[in-house]
Amino acid sequence: MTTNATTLLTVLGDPTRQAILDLLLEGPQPVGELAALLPVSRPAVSQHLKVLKGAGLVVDRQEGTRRVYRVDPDGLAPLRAYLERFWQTAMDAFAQHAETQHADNQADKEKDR
Amino acid sequence: MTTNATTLLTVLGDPTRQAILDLLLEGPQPVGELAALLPVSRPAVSQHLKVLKGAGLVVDRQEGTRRVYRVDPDGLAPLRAYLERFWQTAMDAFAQHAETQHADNQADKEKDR
DNA sequence: CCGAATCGTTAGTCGTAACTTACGGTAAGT
DNA sequence: ACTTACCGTAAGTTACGACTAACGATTCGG
Repeated sequence: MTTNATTLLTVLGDPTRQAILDLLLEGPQPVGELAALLPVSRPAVSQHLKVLKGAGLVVDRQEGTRRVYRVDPDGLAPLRAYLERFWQTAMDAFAQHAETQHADNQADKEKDR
Repeated sequence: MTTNATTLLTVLGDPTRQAILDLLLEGPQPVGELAALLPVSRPAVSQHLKVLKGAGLVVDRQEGTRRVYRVDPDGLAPLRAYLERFWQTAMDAFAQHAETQHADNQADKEKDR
């Protein structure tokens, strides 16, 4: 599922989910392994993984009796695009502001004569 | 103040703060103006602006009796860097995984003979 | 100097979601 | 078939933060 940047940010807002993603960054891992490395119970990890999966940030594959999760790099694409666009327009606004400031200073200098 | 990506994500996790940033993207605005465009009260906006300011995402300047806020583009730098690095390592892991899969398939083919 | 306008802060309420416990379900081993 | 291992889900509790209301501070204008 492809998700927009707003919901992606809300999903990534939780520290536990951030920790889960950071752990999965070092390689695919089953649920129990993740829970053992985290200060929360295993069902909690399952619920977080469900949210992450719903946001398209992770994918899972059945492996015997275990469920192995891994990060989906493409899931971050909308957020990256949003941040780039945001940063771009913010920079433009700042440049325009600096220009206006500069023009004002010029005007002040003119007035000082 | 320069903030790490983790706290930046937690700060950006709130929808109201996202809306505030989106409004500030169209130009610097005072608190009252923002509150008028949002479905929350003015103090709520003030508190969110305090958080955003603490994270280095916005800066404010006193203008008479009003306080004008604007986005600080550099505040997003740590998050952008984090996402790039995250995406990079996730891609590498995926590539390595695909390679291993390929090797396994090769091995299977060898075994089939 | 007094009133109006704008804002930050505090105290307190309330809703939400993160968490735990308990349960059921599936797959593999003996 | 029984047991063990691993996991998802449902129900219930709790903690946290987002919000409002009330107050105090600051600045400008008349």
